[in-house]
Amino acid sequence: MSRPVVTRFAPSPTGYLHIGGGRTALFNWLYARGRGGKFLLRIEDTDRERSTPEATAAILRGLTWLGLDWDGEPISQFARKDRHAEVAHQMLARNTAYKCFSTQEEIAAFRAEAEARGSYALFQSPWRDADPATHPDAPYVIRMRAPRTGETVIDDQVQGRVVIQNSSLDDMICLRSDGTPTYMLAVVVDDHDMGVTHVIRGDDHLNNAARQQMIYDAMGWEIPVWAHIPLIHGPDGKKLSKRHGATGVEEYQAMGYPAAGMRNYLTRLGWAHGDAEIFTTDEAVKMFDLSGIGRAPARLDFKKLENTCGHHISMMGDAALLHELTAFMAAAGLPALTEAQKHLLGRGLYTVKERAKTFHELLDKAHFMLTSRPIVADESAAKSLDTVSRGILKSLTPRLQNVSWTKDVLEPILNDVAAENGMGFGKLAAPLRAALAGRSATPSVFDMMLVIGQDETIARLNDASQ
RNA sequence: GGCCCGUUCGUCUAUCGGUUAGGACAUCUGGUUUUCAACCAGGCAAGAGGGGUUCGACUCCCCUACGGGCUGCCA
Repeated sequence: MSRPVVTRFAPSPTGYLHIGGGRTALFNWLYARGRGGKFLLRIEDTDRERSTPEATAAILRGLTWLGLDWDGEPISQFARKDRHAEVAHQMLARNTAYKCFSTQEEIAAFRAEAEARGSYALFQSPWRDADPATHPDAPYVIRMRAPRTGETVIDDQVQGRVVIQNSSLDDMICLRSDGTPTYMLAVVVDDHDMGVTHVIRGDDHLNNAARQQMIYDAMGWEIPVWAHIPLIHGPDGKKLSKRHGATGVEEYQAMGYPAAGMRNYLTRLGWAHGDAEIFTTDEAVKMFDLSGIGRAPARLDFKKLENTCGHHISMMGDAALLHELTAFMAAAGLPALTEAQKHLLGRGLYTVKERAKTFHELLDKAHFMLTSRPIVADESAAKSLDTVSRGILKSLTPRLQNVSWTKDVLEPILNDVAAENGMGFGKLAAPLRAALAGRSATPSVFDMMLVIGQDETIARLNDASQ
């Protein structure tokens, strides 16, 4: 293998980027990046009815969010239709393809008849060996002159050696009667012209590979390395569909999963490298290989996704975390953070990032930094603000005046107050949480006090003790 | 219908003829704790079924079952 590695992702722009497509793209990206190769993008927009520019934009957004950068400009398959037709005619000239004048009606009738007999037969064009002199002046398609005997062997890096009997394959149409290429022809021509060395795609294309390989052979082109990966299934083991909930990559962004965690999870879904579970993208790029890909479809497991994302959120640097959090809020349609909120978050992220699995959770746990006075205690927190505890808070505030605002100083003060009131620190912490955050579950009370500062702490305690 | 692919704990997986079948998530128990999360210790839990091959099969072969894919002038 002396050729530099070139992989590609070739989505149809008929909707958003599917989570399964995102993983396919990720595998291609990892493989190329790990080998100093190129990762190309091709938009398969030859179906003019269903392709839209909005879908293309959505797919690009999804890839960008996942952090999968591609080399060069995305290629439009539709724009290359003349080249596809050219190749079809070259096949004609090489006699590896022929003109077929059978109409769609004739073919449909043939199939209907076979079905009526309860059998199934491949359509065999009567024009395969017809004398050109007998060709009518009518529309025709260009069909591949496929071998009818022997076998085609797909040497697949994931599926192994797959043998397809040529007798089970018909003479596929390469160029339609309107002169446009079929998918089968277009992929091969594009992959060849783009210099694609490794085709890593869903195993729904495994059978297609045999047909495509015939085209490579017909043109005398070098066959790429095949790697057909299993599709992702829903938690119930069925093919992933809308009823499973989120299927679009962008939905995952809106659900608050960090891209790095998403990459990690998706990489591990159907691929393994020993016991490696939590790893950075750089590590994934170094470890990733085709031999680690499993052959069975993997199910999406949101619990594990969350766990993985939790690790990544706590691993992230504050600046990167704040940056991605901001992008997430915009994507999720949440109001943007004010400068003051950003400032406070920047100081206090350390108090929440180890306890959040998603950005939604992070925001929720960061409530004490994002809210402002007067703090409204929720139902659970309000219970700990009875008359007794209010009195204690009231007695506490003067002792917080004129002291150094460090944990070393604050800790003995709070411990003293707890002891003076004959309670453990835990008992005192409850009303403090209620006063400082309005919640009963919060980060450490010391951390909260340090993050919001002396004045704000005293103000909140005063508010609560009223 | 035909052809192709797949099947290890609930889930993701390791194992590439010889292991007490390992790890992670989830779950359960105990510990720690300033609530939550985290963390620590421990537990439960797997080779779809049936035939072969072999001294020995999760691993190789065949059959069955189940799941998936392809079988378009869709991609």
